[in-house]
Amino acid sequence: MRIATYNVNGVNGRLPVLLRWLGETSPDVVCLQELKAPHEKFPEKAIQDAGYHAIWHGQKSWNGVAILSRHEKPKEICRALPGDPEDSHSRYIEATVRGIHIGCLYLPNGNPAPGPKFDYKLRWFERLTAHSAELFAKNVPVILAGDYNVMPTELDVYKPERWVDDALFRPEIRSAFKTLVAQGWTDAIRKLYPDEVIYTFFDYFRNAYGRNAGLRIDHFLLSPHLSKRLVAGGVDREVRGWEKTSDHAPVWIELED
DNA sequence: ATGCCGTGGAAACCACGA
Repeated sequence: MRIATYNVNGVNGRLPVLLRWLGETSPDVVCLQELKAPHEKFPEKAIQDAGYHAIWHGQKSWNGVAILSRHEKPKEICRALPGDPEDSHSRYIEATVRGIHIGCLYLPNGNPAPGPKFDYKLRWFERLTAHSAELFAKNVPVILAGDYNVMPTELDVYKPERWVDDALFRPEIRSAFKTLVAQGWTDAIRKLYPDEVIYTFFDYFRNAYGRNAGLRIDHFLLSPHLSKRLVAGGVDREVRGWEKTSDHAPVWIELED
């Protein structure tokens, strides 16, 4: 079973790229972030024609998350992270597919830091950590996939010294990620490639992709018995080189059936 | 060191992203 996560940076502007990638790689389940479309403008028909059922939580202009599945319609559990009814951003959707709980998340960017946006990021992270603890305690198969907007270690940044004060790499955020993982989750890509430089994001400018000046910020966290089923994973790096592409590349993992 | 690029929405610029 192949599960992918992809920050599309505008699901409609990116539709040709998304459909081509779906056609070429045929993931079973896909978590999408940054739809940048309200609910009614999600390209449901095109995605259905590509062979996928979908649930999504859109929002005008920004954010927006979706879960696609080839086999069955994802059974929605919730479409917001618990803990703040005032939070209006569409950044989380959770469903089960074939008995696996899949949380699709788009963690706030948090820049500029310090400031209110960074505070929001820290609070959002705390809510995620509280929710993940509840999921973990249920002892069910769980995947928390998406754009975490965190480089976990120096290995995950092309020039760490330039990012120390950035909201994606500040000590508080790396520490929050570490605390989350320490509940018992497995960072799937890091488990498969403990020492390799792997990036999932490349800025549009300064030829970041050509220079391999990237960041690893899109992650899969796996619950213990899914971690045992992990057999492969990687980044579809070449997609980042396509025309009219997102600044993120799709990331995928393969679980033994 | 830096939105130099890109998107969406409203308005012919702005907010936002990482």
